[in-house]
Amino acid sequence: MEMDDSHGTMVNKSEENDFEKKGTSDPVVYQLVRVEGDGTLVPATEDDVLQFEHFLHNEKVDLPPIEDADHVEEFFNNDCMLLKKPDLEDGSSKLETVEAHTQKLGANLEENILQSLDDSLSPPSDFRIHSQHSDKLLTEQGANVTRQDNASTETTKSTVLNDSCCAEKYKADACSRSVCDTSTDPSVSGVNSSMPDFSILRGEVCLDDLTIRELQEAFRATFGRQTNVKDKIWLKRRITMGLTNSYDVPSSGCVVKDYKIVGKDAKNDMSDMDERAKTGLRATSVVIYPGNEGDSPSSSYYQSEDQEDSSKRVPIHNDEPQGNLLGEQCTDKRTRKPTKRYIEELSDIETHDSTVKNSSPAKRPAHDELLMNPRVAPFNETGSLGTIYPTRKDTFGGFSVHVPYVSRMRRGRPRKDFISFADKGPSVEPKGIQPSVEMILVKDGDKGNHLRKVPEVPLKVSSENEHAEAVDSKGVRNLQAKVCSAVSKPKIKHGLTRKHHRAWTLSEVVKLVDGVARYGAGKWSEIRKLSFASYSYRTSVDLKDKWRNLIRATQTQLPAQKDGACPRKTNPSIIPIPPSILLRVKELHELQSQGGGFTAPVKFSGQDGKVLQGKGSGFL
DNA sequence: CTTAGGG
DNA sequence: CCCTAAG
Repeated sequence: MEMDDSHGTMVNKSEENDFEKKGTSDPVVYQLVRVEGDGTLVPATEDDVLQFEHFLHNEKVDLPPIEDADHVEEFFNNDCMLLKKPDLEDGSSKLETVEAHTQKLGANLEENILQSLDDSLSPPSDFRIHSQHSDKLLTEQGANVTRQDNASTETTKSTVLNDSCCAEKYKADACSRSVCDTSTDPSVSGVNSSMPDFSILRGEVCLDDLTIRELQEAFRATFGRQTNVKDKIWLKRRITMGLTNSYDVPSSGCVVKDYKIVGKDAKNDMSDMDERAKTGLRATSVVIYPGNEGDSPSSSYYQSEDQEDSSKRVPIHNDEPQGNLLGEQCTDKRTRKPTKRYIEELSDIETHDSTVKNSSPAKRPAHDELLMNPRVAPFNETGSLGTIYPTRKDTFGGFSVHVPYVSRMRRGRPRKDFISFADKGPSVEPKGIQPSVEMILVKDGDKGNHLRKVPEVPLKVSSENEHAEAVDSKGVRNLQAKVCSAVSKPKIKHGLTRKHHRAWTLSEVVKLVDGVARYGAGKWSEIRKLSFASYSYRTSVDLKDKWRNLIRATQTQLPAQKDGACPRKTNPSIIPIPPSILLRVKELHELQSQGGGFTAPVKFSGQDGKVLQGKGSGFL
């Protein structure tokens, strides 16, 4: 049962998203990703892989001690989440995703994959990672711990939504456990009455004053079923939750306060809730649209939750602040659905996205699919760690819920991104949703994908909002360009962040030169497609720029070297471009420029051969 | 979208 | 690298 229960599909590989199918065995697929400072997840690029590889190979990887999932998360959030793996041949290969089945708690990370992390993770972590296909070696694996909630780990699959609410449970459980080892009790699972009776709670009863018995009563009243739990705190929380979630929260006075009392954790939760409330983003995963008080929906909801609770009750030790992430989610449970506005905007974004995507069908396979659709409610969890949780609305047992949304891929070039809407305009967005929309796109290997997110983009929606879209077709690119590496604060910078700088490697330069030799300078897109297939992050513009730089280098560096001793101390860190290459660049340049822009593909594109046919050969 | 160029 | 203007 545990086993069955524990799956959470995090990231899916090539196939259709498993999310849709709640198969009992949805594998969790992890992928190598990079976590930007703002929590954005960016699929690792070949470079990342390489980098990391080096990192691992060359140095001692100072992995912070990781004691539990939370820590893992923390750790991962700090940087790239790359898992070491034995041999990387060439960074060019696709990042393989790792399928991870979350198993019972306590399961250790398996395979050598997480070797490096292993030591620290072993105990409590509940990850289990398997290479997606056993035959598929663990070449480059990464775990995209997109946030393996304890929740999802622990619970799971069955009801992704439950997870969120479970967070609460965890805490509660933890509490109860610590307080009085009373188990929440299996008997609770029984689905009894469907009509909770709130009468008891109607009054201004303060949970604090109630005895356990009374609390149990209240619980029963709230959830319509009995409980044997004797943990007061747990009960209170439960009840509070129930009340809070019951549509009439506001009127039930005792709840909130009591809730807070639970601990500062709770407080944090609350504040977080507030935050979210402000932004309009809901961390909640369960959204119930109440009809009547004590509606069956809600009751059933709780039931299921509890069932899980009782049946599962996995030992999760996290009373730490981090645990709050989870807790928060559940705390916030009954959130109101996104505002219309929000939805609209989302769809807008989506529209853009699709638009963009469609424009370049040939380029990428067709994985793209919908990344975002109105139903996808980016759920921004910017906890201390800045983790982000995308969620997607789904229907579960009749009501809509938000489940962690995990990707559907998108094209490789980061370019297309969306954004949030920010405050630029005078009144564009009510409260300026700061880092509002976030997306997490994780893609499968293929050509490393890059996704980026733009924290906020100032849509210049001065007056013609309507045209915004049109404008965007153009603007999108620019906006995207402002991608953020987020290493810095996704602050006020209008989401203007630079693309992660990637130093050109010698091999890249060689390829570039070669490409130019072959296709001619100016055929950047060609070169990119043919010679840089494996370097997805180099755009034609990049190539062009690089070439330009090479030319410059040619004109300065080269002569300098010849003429005299190197004027400057050659900075060892800066890979000097071998004169030979420079020379070649120069020749090509001269040749092509003189040749009057003729771009005769060179027949002999000898690797090293200086394919020089007389200058200006050709016309004229 | 692709190029060229300026920044 | 980014941004824009042009095809």
